[in-house]
Amino acid sequence: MTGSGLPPQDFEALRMAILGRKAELPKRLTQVAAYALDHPDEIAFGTAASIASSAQVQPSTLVRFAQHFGFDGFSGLQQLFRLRLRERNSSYEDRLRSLEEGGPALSESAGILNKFISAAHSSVDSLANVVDPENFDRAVSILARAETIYLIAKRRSYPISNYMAYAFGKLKVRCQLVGTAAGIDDDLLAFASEKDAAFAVSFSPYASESAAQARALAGRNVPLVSLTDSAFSPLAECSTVWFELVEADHAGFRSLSGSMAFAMALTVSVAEKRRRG
Amino acid sequence: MTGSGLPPQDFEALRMAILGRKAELPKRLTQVAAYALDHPDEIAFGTAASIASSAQVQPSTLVRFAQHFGFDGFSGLQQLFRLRLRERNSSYEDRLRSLEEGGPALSESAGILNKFISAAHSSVDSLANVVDPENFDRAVSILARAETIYLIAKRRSYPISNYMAYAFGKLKVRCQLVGTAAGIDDDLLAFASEKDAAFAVSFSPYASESAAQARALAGRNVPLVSLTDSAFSPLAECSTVWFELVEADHAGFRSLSGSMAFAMALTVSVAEKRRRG
DNA sequence: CCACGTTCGGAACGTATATTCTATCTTGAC
DNA sequence: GTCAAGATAGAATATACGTTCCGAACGTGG
Repeated sequence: MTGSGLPPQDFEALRMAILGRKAELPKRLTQVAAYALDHPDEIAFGTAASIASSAQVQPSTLVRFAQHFGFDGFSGLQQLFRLRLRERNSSYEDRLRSLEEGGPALSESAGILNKFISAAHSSVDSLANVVDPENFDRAVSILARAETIYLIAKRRSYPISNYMAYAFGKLKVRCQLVGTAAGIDDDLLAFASEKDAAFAVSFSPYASESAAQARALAGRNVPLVSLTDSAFSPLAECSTVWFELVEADHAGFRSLSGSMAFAMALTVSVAEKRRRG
Repeated sequence: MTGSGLPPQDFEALRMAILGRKAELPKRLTQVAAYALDHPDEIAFGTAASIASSAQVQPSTLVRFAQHFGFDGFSGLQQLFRLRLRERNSSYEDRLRSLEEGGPALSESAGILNKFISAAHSSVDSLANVVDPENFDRAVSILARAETIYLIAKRRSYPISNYMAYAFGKLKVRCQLVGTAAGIDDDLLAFASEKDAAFAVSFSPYASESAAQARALAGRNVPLVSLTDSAFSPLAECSTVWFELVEADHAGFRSLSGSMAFAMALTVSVAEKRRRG
């Protein structure tokens, strides 16, 4: 007997069953389990063949997976995913409505979460409007040409340059994160030459250190790309190319959602351009 | 010519087309039109045969109906109904499509930027759908109660905890960033007790160090809140409260936009709860 | 009442699908 | 190392599906 008695009757039961038995499943079935829970929509709409190739298994594996949980075949399991989408849909609409209309019924924490979600939304939206494709292209060219890319950011902006450094590392692009330990930053930057380039991020209130470092680099003809939140930023003056991005905030705290998307786009674009020569 | 030029590109356009031409349609096609608008879910999930018998027409009539609106066959029309269901929960695929279609003239870099923008959008969207307010509330309570909040994150996730540490500092909430320098992490975590709490972030592929540290803390009854991208994450097992957030990505690189919004909402909520007692 | 174009029903067709089957591979115990 | 039990990949298969086609029915204008 392959199955395990009766199949689950609704999606939640299936989810529980999968989570409960995930440890005892063989390798490929675990793979399917993870894919199923992470991409339920694909399972609901796709065909066995398309799902199988997305999850990088054979179609027959999907059938075995379904049978392990008591279904006749894959189709039976798929119906649960479809059912879920139907039910979710009807209940989702009024949930969304209650979020918008019935705000007072929510707890304070949930309210804050919603605020940050909409702030992130508008940040990302403005990103699309504000960034000029030609400028972006120029920035990419400058950084792609550089031998070493110096990443300058302090305080609030530091996570951005940190993540860029991580991604550049993965992409095998040489970069130097400035601002890690104390003191040695200026020594590091002394190595920068015209063949290199720098990317600086600074939001109001501007860290004076970042501005000073950026100016120093510019003075030595190191190409400088920067991301800031105002045309009056000290960075704007000395940059070869600069971008103005105003992060929407809630109670003075910005989520960096827009900046992060920008940073990653820049990072990947640079690597891509370099790969193509 | 049976069709009418180009088929509608989204469900709303199709709906308008049906309503507009309803009067001039033959008898059976009107029947299909009414059924389609009244039972859109059936059309999305059913087969041509099942839908036909539900609507009391022949399958061929469905094909003719679709062709009258410019589709190749019934399948093309059905896809619009399916797309509509997907957009209900994510609402980003259409934006992605419009960005992609609208921008063939764009340079490669600009294309990448657009990809990241829409990926960020979908991440933030899914945040709203995925995070359960009650769970969020519980997480906030746990962290607000803690004497010291330990922030655990490595590699890709590190910028998130880094930014939280910055914000917690500004908000005068005591926290300890784990993962800065080498070696001393475990010594730091040895101080954690039941009166403290930890927040861990880890996305696939999970840093084994983070998982080990999280497990160690959980073993010593330190409350643990975590953010991860799959129910199969090692973090999920040992967490008091955990959140599953799948960041949309472009070419394997995620922008952290959703995670950042979540992290800031959590940070500010904790501070707020603490301020009120 | 008759020709004519349109619409409809139902069978026939080719394709795509889920499933089954079997040889190969992996795993774990002895 | 050997063997047995189970899992996997990939081809084979039978089914169900969307689509097409053609004759019949219907309505319309002469």
